[in-house]
Amino acid sequence: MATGRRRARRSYHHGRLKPALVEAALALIERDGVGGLTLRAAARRAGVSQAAPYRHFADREALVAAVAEEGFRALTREMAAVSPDGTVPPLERLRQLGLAYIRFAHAHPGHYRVMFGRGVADFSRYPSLHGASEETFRLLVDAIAACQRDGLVRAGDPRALAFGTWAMTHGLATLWMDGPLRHMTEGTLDELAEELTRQVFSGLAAR
Amino acid sequence: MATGRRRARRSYHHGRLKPALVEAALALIERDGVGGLTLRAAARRAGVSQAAPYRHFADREALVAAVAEEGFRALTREMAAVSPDGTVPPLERLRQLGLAYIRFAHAHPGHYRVMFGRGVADFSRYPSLHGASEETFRLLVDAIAACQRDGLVRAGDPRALAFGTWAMTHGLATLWMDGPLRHMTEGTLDELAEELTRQVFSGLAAR
DNA sequence: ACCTGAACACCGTTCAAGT
DNA sequence: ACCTGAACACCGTTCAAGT
Repeated sequence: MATGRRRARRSYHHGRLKPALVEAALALIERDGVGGLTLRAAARRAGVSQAAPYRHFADREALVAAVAEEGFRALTREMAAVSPDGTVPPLERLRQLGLAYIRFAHAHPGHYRVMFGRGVADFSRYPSLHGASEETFRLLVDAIAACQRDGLVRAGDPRALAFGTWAMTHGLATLWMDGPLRHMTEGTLDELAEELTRQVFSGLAAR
Repeated sequence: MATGRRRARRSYHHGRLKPALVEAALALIERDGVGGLTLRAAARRAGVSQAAPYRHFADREALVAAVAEEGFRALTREMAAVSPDGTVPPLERLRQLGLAYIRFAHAHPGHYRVMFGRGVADFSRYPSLHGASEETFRLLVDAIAACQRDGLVRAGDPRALAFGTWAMTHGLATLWMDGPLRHMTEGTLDELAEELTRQVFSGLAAR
């Protein structure tokens, strides 16, 4: 929106086409869902020809990967904002991380779907996407390790414990967005999230 | 493959085009993944024109819904085969249901993705698909209720308890197929499944 | 070094016409 | 009642040509 940028916008060389295409892709997802994310539509929105994106992205998947990476960074940012000063007790902090995760999926369902859908066949082919998703996961692992240090969570590889927690959280998010929980209101979802939080911690066992 | 059917195959009227298109769609998913499931390719494989499917399916989504329904019926069949005679104790049976679920996802990743992907925007628009998915879920709810009757699982709405279990199982399946667990071998996955089984039952709590 | 225009092989979907 | 052929508006992707 800076005038310096506006001046360059309609020249032959865009100047910042790569980020502009990612922005356009995000806007398309927001408006039309994941199905609306096409290379041609993004190019149109950025005001360039259909062939221009190929100077910056090898193919459609590479643009999808860039959008997914941006999503992981945003999710990490929101999770990192949960009690950054360490005033919240570790177990309550773990619970709040889960809620932040579910709320991100709720607020940005299209973006979340791009992050976890089959849009990128293999994260390891996009190192910076892979790194961004690892960073998100590490936040969760660290929170569990903190609980272990306080004797609140049982012993064991915190990564293995984190997978279960992540799986349930991710499962809840996707069952809610695409599955049988589709029509659930946000209030009911919060209730269910509370129930699942209890379940993550105490399991199904009687007594 | 029956000769009676073969005779009719190349006549102007196919005769059983609807099921033939579903079969073709399944073969396409198996071979090319979910992206290969197109109406035109299914028509080609069934030996009819590109417009013919529209006599039997309103649009692409309707074919996807038929494929997804077939998937839920197959999954229900495999889960129902777990100790149908009631010789396995309820808690062990619940565990085996979870493993059967994960194994289905492992054996038919494309089909599983169609069942849980965004391919069908709203199950309630396809009553028989909705019914099939409810039937799968009911198997799990019943197994949990049986555990409750034996005092093995704590009190509470078995449907709410089942959601947590399902979410974790589904989350594990999708994280494995599309997410950070992508490159895990089946052996490691079985180990993780055991760990998660323990986690579903006992939670993260210390002691 | 970056972008355009035209082209090719695909889609989903519609509709008049054929059997 | 069911299927075909041709058409339209989209895709992803490539490539010679323009600036």
